[in-house]
Amino acid sequence: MESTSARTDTCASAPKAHPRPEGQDRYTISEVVAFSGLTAHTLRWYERIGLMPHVDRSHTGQRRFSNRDLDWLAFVGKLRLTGMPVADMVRYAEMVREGDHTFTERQELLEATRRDVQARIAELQGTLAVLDFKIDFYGGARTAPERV
Amino acid sequence: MESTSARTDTCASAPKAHPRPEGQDRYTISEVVAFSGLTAHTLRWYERIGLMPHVDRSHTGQRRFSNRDLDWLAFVGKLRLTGMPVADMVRYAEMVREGDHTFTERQELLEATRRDVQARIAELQGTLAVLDFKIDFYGGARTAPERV
DNA sequence: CGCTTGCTTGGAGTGCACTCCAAGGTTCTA
DNA sequence: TAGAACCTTGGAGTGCACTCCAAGCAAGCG
Repeated sequence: MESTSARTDTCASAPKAHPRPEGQDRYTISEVVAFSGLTAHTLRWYERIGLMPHVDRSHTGQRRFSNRDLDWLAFVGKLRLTGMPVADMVRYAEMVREGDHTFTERQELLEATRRDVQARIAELQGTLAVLDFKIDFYGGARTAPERV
Repeated sequence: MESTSARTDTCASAPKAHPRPEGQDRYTISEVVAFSGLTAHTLRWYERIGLMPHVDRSHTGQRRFSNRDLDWLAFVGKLRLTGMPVADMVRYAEMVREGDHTFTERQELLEATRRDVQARIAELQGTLAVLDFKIDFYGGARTAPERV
């Protein structure tokens, strides 16, 4: 994975629900599809654009994903949920590959993402207020004018 | 506008910050651009796809938006923030045009949207936990392995 | 061995939500 | 009344994040 040391399933992500396909460290793409919920297309595409570390291959060239890859994918899934653009995730992946001297920059990227997420939550909570107002209107009076 | 009776600026939306361009009920498209933050392209597109009521025109065919239109636009903006697809917003607009017999269906659409928003908020809060974990990692130890 | 199912690739296609364009008419200010 | 700034249209183009395709190897089973 990434930050989470050698031990795999950290609190960090760990959907746990989908138990990792048993066996150790040599998953086929279809096993990863089952585990991650992504399509094989998307997994190959992630690799093409540099969002995945170079995935190991069998002697005939088929992908064999490791537990590390699965951890990374779980983290990427979380980043995706934040709404971070794929280009930024690729940038993050590049920084990880570049090594420790990008620590600060990575931290800043995650902090900016954190701020974006909190702003988005606030925005959504604002919409909840409007939705509740409208829903009450429909549930209650049903007399105020409406038009479009 | 819509649910909010004849009086315009309800608690429902009212960005209030952007004071409505003074003058009453005959705004040009550029005034609406300034007020709504949408582009003129988008306003015309909204009309084309049926997301706007038929906007009034000057004797030469130029659009003249009313306060009602501005209210509707503010509400549509909130729906957009929820992440509701444009197609669903169009459906909602159609139902409003169809009249009171769509009250229940409209209410259901808004309730479903509300549930989606709450699920999305929960999802985002889940990502915050991961982000905090990572940010702490970068801020603190700086010793755990990281790779991609 | 033959068969089915799975995996490979580059490149093209999809759906969404805009976003822009060209060519021309309108409105405003001096 | 001239010129700048604004408005109109249908249709084409953009950017994002996938999504799919065809043609051809690879893997596993009886």
